[in-house]
Amino acid sequence: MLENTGQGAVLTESNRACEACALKDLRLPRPLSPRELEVLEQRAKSSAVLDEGATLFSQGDSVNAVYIVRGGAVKTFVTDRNGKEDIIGFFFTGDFIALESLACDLYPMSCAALTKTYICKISRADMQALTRELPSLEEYLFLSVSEELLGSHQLSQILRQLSADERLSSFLLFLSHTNERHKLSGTDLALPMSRREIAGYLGLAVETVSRAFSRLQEKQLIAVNDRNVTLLDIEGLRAQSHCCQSYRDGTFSSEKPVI
Amino acid sequence: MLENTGQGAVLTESNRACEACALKDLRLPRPLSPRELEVLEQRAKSSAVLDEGATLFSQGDSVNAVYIVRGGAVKTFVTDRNGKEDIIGFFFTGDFIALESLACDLYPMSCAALTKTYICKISRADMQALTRELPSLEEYLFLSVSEELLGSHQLSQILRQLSADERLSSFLLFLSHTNERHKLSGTDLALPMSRREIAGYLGLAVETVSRAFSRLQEKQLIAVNDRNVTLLDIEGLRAQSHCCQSYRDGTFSSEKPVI
DNA sequence: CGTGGATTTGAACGGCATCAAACTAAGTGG
DNA sequence: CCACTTAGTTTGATGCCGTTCAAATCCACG
Repeated sequence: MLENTGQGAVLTESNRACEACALKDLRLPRPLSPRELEVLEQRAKSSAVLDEGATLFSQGDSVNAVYIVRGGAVKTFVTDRNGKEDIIGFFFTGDFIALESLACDLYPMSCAALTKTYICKISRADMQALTRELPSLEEYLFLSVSEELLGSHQLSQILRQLSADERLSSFLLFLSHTNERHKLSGTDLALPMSRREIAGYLGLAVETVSRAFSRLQEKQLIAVNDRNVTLLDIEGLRAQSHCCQSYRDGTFSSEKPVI
Repeated sequence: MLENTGQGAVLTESNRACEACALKDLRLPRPLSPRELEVLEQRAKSSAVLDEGATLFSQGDSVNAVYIVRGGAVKTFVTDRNGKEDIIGFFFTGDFIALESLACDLYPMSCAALTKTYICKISRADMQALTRELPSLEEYLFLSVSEELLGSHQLSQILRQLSADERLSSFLLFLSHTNERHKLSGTDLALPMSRREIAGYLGLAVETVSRAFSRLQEKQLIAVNDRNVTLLDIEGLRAQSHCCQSYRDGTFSSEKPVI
């Protein structure tokens, strides 16, 4: 089922762990109904463990499954001609990984684990069967991808308009928000990704990211200790970021203005 | 039905024009089946004409319909604190406009016509009824938004990595491809958008866009005459762009590598 | 013919990339 | 336990590209 994709990846089949997983913390455009959850669980029989750095799929692989992060974190990326990784997105517990790839025959990107990561797999065939017996799931998928697209627009805005410090501020606020979604501290962050990966995501050089960390620390906005970052002044960071703090949480409507 | 949104917009109800429209040139993740087309046409009773510059909807308006471009071109955008427009996307004949907004209660962006534009409107309620009686349409919507998201990833890549000249080259190749989709010349482009709007899309200053035009012309890659641009050396432009020429045509699979 | 917006061109400044090197931390093997 | 290696991170110096400010030109339109 799950292929070993090299790079020291050890993918183990573990249905038992999967049965224990209620898929309850799927990131939600809306909550899944009990019926949806039941059907989804029934299909999500296959699970895997990815060691840090292990590849889940590579650009050019055929898309014959959908993956969900059950625990840990992954990145999706493409590698440019200089060998530099262009990071497309980070995915955390409860996220569908690159759901939009279902529109392709072959993956237009690669995916690798940032830390030890637990993955849930649903085959493409199962997914099709699922949506047939449970039409509302298709709507769920539409909403999921729509929210990803809205988040991508915000990222584009960040890439177009913001300075290095502002980009990093936005990114830290995004991670803070993600942490809170997972019932973790919104101020004490343990970054699962390297400076290089942050740079690849924010469109900056590694050195610039490092300097931005230093400047935010000088300004007393954060305290940096390797990959452990404490947000000391969230409002200050927000002022820095010049942008909605959460550009991927689907709350673009009503309460919070995008700008 | 269609509200007059000011800015000299003249929105006229014109069911006759709508009946004549077969919706056949909807941009397609896959072709619509005759059945789908029939049902869709039945609902798309309402049409409108937007003068150049007219607003279709504004950020904060409630999302109670979906719009399709029947002829012409529109932009979606947000306005930043300096009053500068950040262009999110351009939409042409056959495109759903900002379909992902259906995931919101209120529009997170505005939409305005670049030229005189003909619009087809389907109310949110009709859309829901449609997907109930035609489940495959929901899949169509999912695929549409997925392709938009894949395109948005490519745009992010452009914003992260490419120089001004490279960005403009990519943009011109994108327009060329769009033109070809509409059975127009792939080399003689009549840009519907201003330099300022191109700048807002590519994350550059107007002056930089203008200079990029000049440089590409000096290099004999294009011939510029106001908003009429002739692509003289497509391969040269492609080499310049360092990127897949078509970042929004859904051909990320099989044949064409993304990089 | 005059006005205002769009576009182009010029000049100077500044932020980020690049190159280079020091420093840290973790892992390896002697 | 320590020398050694390696990758990640930080800091410094320099140069370039794009922004900003300024002004000229062009064009549509009243």
